[in-house]
Amino acid sequence: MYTETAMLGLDVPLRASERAYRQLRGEILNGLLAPGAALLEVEQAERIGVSRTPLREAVARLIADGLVVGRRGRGFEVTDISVDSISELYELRQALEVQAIRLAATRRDPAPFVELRGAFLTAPELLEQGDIGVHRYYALIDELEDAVDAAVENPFLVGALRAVRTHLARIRRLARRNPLRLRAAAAEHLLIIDAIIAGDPSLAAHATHIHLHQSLLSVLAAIDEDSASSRSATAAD
Amino acid sequence: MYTETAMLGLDVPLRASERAYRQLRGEILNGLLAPGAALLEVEQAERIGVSRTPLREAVARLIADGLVVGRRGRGFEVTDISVDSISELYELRQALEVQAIRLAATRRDPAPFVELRGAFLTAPELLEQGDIGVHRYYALIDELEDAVDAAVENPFLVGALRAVRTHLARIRRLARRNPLRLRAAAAEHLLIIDAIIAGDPSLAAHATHIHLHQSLLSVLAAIDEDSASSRSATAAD
DNA sequence: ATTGCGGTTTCTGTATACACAAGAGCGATC
DNA sequence: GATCGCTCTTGTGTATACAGAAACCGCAAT
Repeated sequence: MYTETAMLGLDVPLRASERAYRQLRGEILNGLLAPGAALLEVEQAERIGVSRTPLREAVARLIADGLVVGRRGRGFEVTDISVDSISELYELRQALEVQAIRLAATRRDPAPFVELRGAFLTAPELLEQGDIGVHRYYALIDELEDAVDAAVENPFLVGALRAVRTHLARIRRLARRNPLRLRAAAAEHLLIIDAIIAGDPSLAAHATHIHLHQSLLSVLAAIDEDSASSRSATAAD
Repeated sequence: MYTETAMLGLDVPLRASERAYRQLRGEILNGLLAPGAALLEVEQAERIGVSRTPLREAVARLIADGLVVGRRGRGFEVTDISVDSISELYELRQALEVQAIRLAATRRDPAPFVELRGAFLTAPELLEQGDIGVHRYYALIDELEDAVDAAVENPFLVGALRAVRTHLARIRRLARRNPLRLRAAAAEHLLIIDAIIAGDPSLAAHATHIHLHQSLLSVLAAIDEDSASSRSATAAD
């Protein structure tokens, strides 16, 4: 909505409030600002190098995103993530993604999905290639999400999905990835893509339902393991 | 999230930004600020009686709510409501309410719903009593929504629903109410309540699906009529 | 008549100053 | 020794001042 200049990394002088928002958001999502961390206006403002006014605006947006909550007397803090909240988020995610996929299967232009299908077919090989492959696999998922968003053509629904994905990004950090799960997830995605291409909303919806069910199980298991033994290889999408 | 003092209309000195937010939000929802209306900071600030800083915060929250959009160069304007956007909103609403009702039917404490059932049984009589009755009927719907929210126990889902209801409030203003539709809607609500009491998520979900389908049809028909003949009695929930 | 250019004005974006409220620390008193 | 109260610090809430940018108006030229 603000500057539409930000295409292609063109570093046009961004507004201070926008800079502050992006930086704080990024730091929260990648865990640099841990859940429960206090955000003092003056402190953060001078750290980022803006004055309090734009910083306040940034924090207001983060509150609207649900990444930050105001606490009673003093200041704000980063929202924390409980196991309960993960299940709750997935209940919302389930509703939104199933609806989105259903609509995408109804309205889609098949072309981008056919292309994605080809890419997802190579996923198993991709996942053999270590971190770089995994990274490219995640990029594929992003492309799939974008294609679905475009096919859905519903700003309200897409907006709600974006909000959910913001929180998902934080959750993924909690659970390290599990190669086995990623392989299975790729197969699930393929089924969803096929259903979209076939224009079968019902199949697409059910496949999505199952995919998210497995995804949640995997995340919860990963967190369980992580809190039991201090570190182990686990999973997300 | 801010002051939790605002119970029971206790007019504790509210923060200026909160006052501005509530006033602007109210004026947008009840149509006093029409879609497309321009919001100039200085103008609005002095009208409401706050300075630009808290007003800016209020506008930022309205943007997050989707009630206001920033326009390229100059200022902000109230979001407009197209017929397309109504259908889109209902696609989101469908997903959220069906999920919420499903969860409510699973988790509910039956007591409040049994009570609501009694109230909804009297709806047909209530709707005979003119405006005051209709008003009380709408209050019943609010109570139902609150009961569902409480039963769902999912902040993410409830938060998304609240956002949708905000937009619905504006849409209801577009279409005047139709007594016949209200009577039918009451029956649909009763079915949903029964399903929740019975603890039958699937029945509750399908009943909700149908209810929203009818509701959308009614709203769209009402708007059609309104734009054809300049005024006529029409419908919402 | 239409279009391009420039001055002017108005509005936003940001910084900063001030007031008030909440908390913490310290001291005095029981 | 513990508890209550006071003060002092710190941080938010709000107002305002200043700078930069974008739109509007008028004028002129084609």
